[in-house]
Amino acid sequence: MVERIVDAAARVLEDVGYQHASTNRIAAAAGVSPGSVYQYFTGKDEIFAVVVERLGVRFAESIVPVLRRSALEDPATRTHTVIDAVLAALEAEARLLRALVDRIPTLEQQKAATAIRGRVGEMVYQSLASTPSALRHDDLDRTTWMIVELAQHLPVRYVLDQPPIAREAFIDDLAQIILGVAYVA
Amino acid sequence: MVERIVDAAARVLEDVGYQHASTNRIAAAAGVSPGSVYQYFTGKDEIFAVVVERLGVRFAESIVPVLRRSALEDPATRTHTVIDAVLAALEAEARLLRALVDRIPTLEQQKAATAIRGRVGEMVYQSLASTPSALRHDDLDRTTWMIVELAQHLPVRYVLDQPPIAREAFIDDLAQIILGVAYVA
Amino acid sequence: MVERIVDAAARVLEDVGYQHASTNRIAAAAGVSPGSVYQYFTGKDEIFAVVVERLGVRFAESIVPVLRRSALEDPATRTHTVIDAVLAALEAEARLLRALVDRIPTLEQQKAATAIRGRVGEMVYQSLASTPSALRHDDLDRTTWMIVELAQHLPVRYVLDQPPIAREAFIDDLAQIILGVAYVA
Amino acid sequence: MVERIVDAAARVLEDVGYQHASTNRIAAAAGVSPGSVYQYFTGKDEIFAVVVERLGVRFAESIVPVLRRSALEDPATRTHTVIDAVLAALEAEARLLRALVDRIPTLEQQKAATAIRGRVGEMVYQSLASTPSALRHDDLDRTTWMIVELAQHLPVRYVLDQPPIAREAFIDDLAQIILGVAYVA
DNA sequence: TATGAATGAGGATTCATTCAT
DNA sequence: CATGAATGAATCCTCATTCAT
Repeated sequence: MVERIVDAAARVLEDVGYQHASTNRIAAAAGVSPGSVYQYFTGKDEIFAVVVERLGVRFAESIVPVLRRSALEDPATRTHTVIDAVLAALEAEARLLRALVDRIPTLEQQKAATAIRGRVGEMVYQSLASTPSALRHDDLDRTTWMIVELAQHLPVRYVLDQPPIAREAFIDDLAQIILGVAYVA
Repeated sequence: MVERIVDAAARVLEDVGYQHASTNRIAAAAGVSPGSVYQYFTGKDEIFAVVVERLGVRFAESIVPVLRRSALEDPATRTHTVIDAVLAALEAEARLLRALVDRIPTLEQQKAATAIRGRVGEMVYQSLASTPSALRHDDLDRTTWMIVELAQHLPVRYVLDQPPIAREAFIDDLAQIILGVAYVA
Repeated sequence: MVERIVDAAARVLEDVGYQHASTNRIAAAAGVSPGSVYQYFTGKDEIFAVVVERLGVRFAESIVPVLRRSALEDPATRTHTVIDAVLAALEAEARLLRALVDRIPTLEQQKAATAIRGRVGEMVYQSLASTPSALRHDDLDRTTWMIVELAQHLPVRYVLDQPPIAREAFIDDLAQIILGVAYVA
Repeated sequence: MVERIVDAAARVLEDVGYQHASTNRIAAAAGVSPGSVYQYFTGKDEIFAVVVERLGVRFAESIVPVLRRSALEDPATRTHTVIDAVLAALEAEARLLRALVDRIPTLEQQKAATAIRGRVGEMVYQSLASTPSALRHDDLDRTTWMIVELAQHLPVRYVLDQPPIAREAFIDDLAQIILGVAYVA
């Protein structure tokens, strides 16, 4: 049931945007009565918080295996691989992503978004810490922040704005940037 | 009059966020009757579109002179200078920026945002085209897009998230990235 | 407009009772849009508070002149006269009274009711204090409280319950009670 | 089971008032499922009708023995005794009484309240009929009605409003009134 | 019989918008 | 032009009641 409501909420969000995603509309889309929604959620915003959370989980479930599988590759190859996976994961959710990124609503959900960033950040941090030899400088937090922002925002904008740039070219550029941030030439 | 309303809208937006920025509240804040708002704007969204547009104009008015003044500096210095100016311009509007970026509402305003990006993009394009010698590759559109995204998103996030990174360190990193994207080492 | 809404509220209250007197129904009965109600009242309860208040005012406007006019009559005659007026005033508002007394809603309105009692109480107190000679005892507050309760509750119940007692007989009995409470035989 | 529900309803009524005493809340307070409530009651109002009825029964169970025990006392003593008992019975239920009297809801329950009055009325009637010698007048129904209203309303208001009148003084006054109504001096 | 998830009509309230003055 | 009272559709949410298990 929670499932049904969250799915419906995501669908409605994609279709009409946050402003017009009323609880009644969501309930209708879920084939559920408005009252039922409140048996599982304290209110409208909690629904969307869960929508965002699930998106984060799906995203992580796409990326983490790739990170694991590519653990032994050299940094350059690995960065390519990971960016490709990130891009693919985002492309798979382009519509929802658009509704969420372009029309983010309340602070609560911002926190959720931040939480995702945090999780990715940790992975990046671990990864960097594990091969410290050639790091460009020793301020790991700083490097991590830059990489997370780069590896998150640029792919998102690439997927949402669909600039006239070839996918491979974009990945190349971004990989080079990230490698440049992390490691000495 | 348009002035008064737009200013009031920006103020209300900063104070209560998009969700609670009702037309009536804006009219009250502007010391104007609700009816009058509709003499100058077709509706609520148009007001905010103008708010965003003005923000873009102010931003451009801050940056363009710097771009002009620094036209003869070498790329490295110039990039530093410009990033510093961008950061300063964003910091000056942090509150409004937060209200806008964190709670963006409708597609219309997205277009406005995109318009800003477009303007900055043109400037970057010009700038790159004027010193073609050492460009890393000849796909100017692609390079421009990357730089605009980098030069816009990272400073915005830096201002809004206030990560524990020194201002100078951040500028250094971003400048290096952008230079790396644009020019061969 | 306030007039229209309050009148409609009283009418609706009489017809369907507090439980079913919704703001929308009141607005409809007033020939007014639901939104307009909130331009003049902060919410549902405030409307009913005003309904009660007006009832109190009308009641006072009926009784006070009688009290004044009968100031020089002897206590027995005067008591008769006043009870008769009270009864008449209550009879004129029997329907609203029934809706209000039988279905009193929130504490706020209780306060309003108490306020009325207070006003009547003062008048009784003054009246008693002006002819102290034959008072049964000197605890004026106590006597006042008893009389107010007697002079208010019994007529209200008489009007609402319509017991098989002749009007004159009831007035006689109540007058005798009140006189007995106030004065020595 | 009926027991459990009615008790819970009374408790909830005391705690949150009629407006917020929802069936679900009552069911929860009774440790019973909402559905079960409808196996024993036709609906919400019936629950409260029974609550009121039980209150009436408890009240009668307090008063009747006193009436019986005092049957041979002289009228003056007896009236004192009974009023004292009435007051005590009301004081024991002050919280529920307040919830009920101050926020009486539907006509159905009014009838229940009236039923209590009726029962007390009969007892008064019997009592008066048994000592007809000195009755003030021979309209027993009329006398009964007056006494019941006096003996019920004034103690209720005394308990709920807690006026600054000593308990003994109040009993004295009320006894004198009632005796005056019933018997010739 | 007991359950409790599901219901859905209805409630109070908001607010973008209009229009007579 | 400016006003601001009036609008009414739409919103979020509640809760008495039902019914499949």
